[in-house]
Amino acid sequence: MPFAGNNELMLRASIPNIGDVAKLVGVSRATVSRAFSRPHLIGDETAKRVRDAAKKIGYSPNPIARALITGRQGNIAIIVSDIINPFFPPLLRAAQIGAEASGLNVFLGDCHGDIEREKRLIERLVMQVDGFILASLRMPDERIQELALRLPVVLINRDVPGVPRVLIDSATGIDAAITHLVELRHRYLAYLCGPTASWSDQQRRVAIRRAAARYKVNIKWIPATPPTFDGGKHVAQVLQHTKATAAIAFDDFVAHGVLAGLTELGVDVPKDFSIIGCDDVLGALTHPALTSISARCDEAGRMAIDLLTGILHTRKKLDARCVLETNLLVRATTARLSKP
Amino acid sequence: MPFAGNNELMLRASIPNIGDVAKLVGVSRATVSRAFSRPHLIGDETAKRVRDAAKKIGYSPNPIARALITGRQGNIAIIVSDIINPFFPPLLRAAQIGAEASGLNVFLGDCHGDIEREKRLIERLVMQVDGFILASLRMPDERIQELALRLPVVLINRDVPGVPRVLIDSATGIDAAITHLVELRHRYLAYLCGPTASWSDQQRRVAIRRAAARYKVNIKWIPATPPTFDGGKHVAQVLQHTKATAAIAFDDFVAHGVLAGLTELGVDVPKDFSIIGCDDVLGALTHPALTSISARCDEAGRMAIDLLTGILHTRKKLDARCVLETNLLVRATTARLSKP
DNA sequence: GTGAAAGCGCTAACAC
DNA sequence: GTGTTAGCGCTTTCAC
Repeated sequence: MPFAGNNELMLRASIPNIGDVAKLVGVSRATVSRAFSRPHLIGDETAKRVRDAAKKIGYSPNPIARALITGRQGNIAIIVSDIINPFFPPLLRAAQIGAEASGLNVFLGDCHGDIEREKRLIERLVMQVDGFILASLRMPDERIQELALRLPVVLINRDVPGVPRVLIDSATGIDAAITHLVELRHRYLAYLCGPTASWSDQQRRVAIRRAAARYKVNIKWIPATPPTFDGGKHVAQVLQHTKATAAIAFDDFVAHGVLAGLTELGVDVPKDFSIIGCDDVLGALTHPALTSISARCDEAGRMAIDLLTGILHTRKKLDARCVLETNLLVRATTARLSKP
Repeated sequence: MPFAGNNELMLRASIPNIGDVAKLVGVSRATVSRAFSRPHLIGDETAKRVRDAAKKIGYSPNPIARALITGRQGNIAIIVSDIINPFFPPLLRAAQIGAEASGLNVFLGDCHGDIEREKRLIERLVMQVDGFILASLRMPDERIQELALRLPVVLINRDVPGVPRVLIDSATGIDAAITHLVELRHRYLAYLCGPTASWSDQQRRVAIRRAAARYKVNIKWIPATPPTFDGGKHVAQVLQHTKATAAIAFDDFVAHGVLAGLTELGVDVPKDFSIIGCDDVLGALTHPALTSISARCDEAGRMAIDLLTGILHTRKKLDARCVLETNLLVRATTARLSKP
């Protein structure tokens, strides 16, 4: 009976350890250890006997004790700025699949945009992990560089020199979006900006400015505050007093907000107004389906974990800067301008 | 210079340990230990000197070494069936906030609906955590009970006797939904079923059957396969050949699929057909805003972590069964039936 | 190829 | 109050 009392949980004490296996097989604890960590150092026959005995009594090496001596934890942490943002779950999934393949467990940290929380979570986890993936964090560059001195760090959507990073390049998608709108005869566009602290938003502004100059189209910059559905809805009214006939929104939520706001004001999307979102997090899951700039968030997660496991494996610093292109997914919220 | 070479990462060896602090302050290592784990056992003055010295050289107790001896890890794991489902991120956030308040770090496990993966993730984490939160997992009851014998487990949306669990009760929301539809004069309804293995879907069927009987309305059961946007879109055609004038969908994605499908077929929602979703994961973020049964996923996460920390703290088994009610959020996809 | 012994960094009895 | 001692479970020289 594994209970101390009917009310108590099973004792940890009943978990077999390396000594139990050693005794059972009649070898030393060192041999059992080697059977699990470096089996090639011992005889095949011995290895098999050890493994059999271990399975029989339900032994597996205690990762804590192992970590204490090796300094390797077999864990990594992924810290994300805001797990509610649908951008991150696919990234987390992809990263976790990669981590599992390398025998790593993953700690999760969600900061909901709070820099203090970012620092706190990292500090609490730093002793228990072999490395970090930091996705869209806002803490200062210096803090990140400091951390990267202590252990391997891979950044997502943050461009700190010297720290390996995977960046989602808005430019390619933005170019495609503006080309698309120009082909549909739009000449007056609006960009509904996100938070100025956002790396992604900065990238997009640059890309939009450049593309707009090339096509000689007019851009009106309108902040979507807050950068949410409601913020977007509010922007719809502002848009009415501009010459803009199409808008690119900071993200898909803002885009849907504008869509809803415009519809309420009697503007027909896409006949009278075209809307393009960013990140493509809602996919074709809504009606009308949103034309959006796809952000490959799962691929970002996959690349980040590959980078990190690579560093962990080679134990070499690395200054990779991986750029993922974005592309435009044309769906149902963009159309040729009807009135001239 | 903290580098072995320009290419190497900083050595772990440079991290100060309890002995360094002890030497600096001129006390024993036990005293330093007590200063951090049970400061009330030593003099205020000593405690302060230790803390100051620790801060000065950047010492903090190594959680690994601590865990090895105490058996407490300061970590928990949350395993979810499918992190892409927007139901889970708010739950994860709420749980993590609670965990942090109790000084616990959280491991994340995502299974994307694969039972083998559920087992594997749990097995890999079991030695490193003080407890588990299992959200919507599908592994057999016996496995869960076995695990619950080894360490504290809290379930979400899974009703295994003897294991503390928080259940989201569809019945209240379903009742409200059907009442709402009946008031809008609908008499022929459809339920677009989800996967039969889903606990939530089973609950909903029962609740719908009961509410339908009470109001003497007719229910047509139509499986949404797959239970996705596309599955829902496909169901739209099926619906046309039934007498149903309103549908409750397994989740918001299916609901939006039906909405899109119906719209394409020229059916006006909500004028000619009403649609209600489940889980309210898209919120009012779409247009038209979806009437949905709200699932309180964040509250489920909060309750689960409260339950778990409670057990961890008291070290007593507990057979709590917390039921969270759901409620109907009426938005823009339901309306009074126009034609008789 | 295998064993003996030392020790990773910490806490928990037990002395004083 | 504080120090001494003995491990937690494991890996890793260094012998043999």
